[in-house]
Amino acid sequence: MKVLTLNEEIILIAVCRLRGSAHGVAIRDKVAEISGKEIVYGTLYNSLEYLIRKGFVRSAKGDPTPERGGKRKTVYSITSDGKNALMNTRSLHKKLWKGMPDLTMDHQGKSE
Amino acid sequence: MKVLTLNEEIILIAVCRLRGSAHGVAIRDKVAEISGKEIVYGTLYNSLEYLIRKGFVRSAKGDPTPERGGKRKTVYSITSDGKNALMNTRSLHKKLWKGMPDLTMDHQGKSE
DNA sequence: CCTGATATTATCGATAATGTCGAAATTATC
DNA sequence: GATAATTTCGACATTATCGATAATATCAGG
Repeated sequence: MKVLTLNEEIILIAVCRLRGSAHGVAIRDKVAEISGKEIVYGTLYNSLEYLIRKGFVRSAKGDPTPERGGKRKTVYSITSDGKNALMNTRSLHKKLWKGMPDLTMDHQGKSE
Repeated sequence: MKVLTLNEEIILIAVCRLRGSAHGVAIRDKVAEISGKEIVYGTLYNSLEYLIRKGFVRSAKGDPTPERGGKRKTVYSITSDGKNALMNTRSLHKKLWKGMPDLTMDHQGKSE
């Protein structure tokens, strides 16, 4: 049962939320919005490549847009395997934290 | 604000839950219990090494135990930085999934 | 009590996979 | 041709994974 690394998860969620308009720039912005992480494009496209290789994401070429430098975009979308991996990851996470105490005011152990 | 990869998170939670008795074997078993992942020792000790290098975990040598082959164990414990990273990771995860639809019965998009 | 057999725990070294960056290439409009 | 938006490339760092080996303890037979 395949689960995702945190970064894969973030990117996949971003793609998922963008529905039909998930191209590089939009994904980068969405990632920043939902996670606070500012990633550079080299990183993003590499990660997308890994996700495609594993069958969690699909890509398709769009049409040029009528703006300055509006070259055709590559649009990414999540596959059903991707959705499954996302669900697996979420439930693993829930399981991990189930019954964990609040770590905030935990000053009895000699943890520094 | 530092967050953890999924594997770091799993191991750190295992260490955390084991309190004072987190040595290699116990951690390995706890990881299997809470995540279903069976990791080999090489993997585990390497990961612990990364966590130590980043200051999220501390190690200390224990005493030999009176059993066959009971050599002295290395006991690991989480630091306060580790706890913070764990909390950051948890809240990032919550934020990521906030408002996400249920992916289970999502068959309208042409996602394979 | 020695000494080799065996059990438990930890480490090493190699390699694969993932993450990261900055520069450069591509392709569109102005 | 200049410029803007988007994507790709190549190098390298970090993390993940495995299998074999080392280290250190007890046990059992002589």
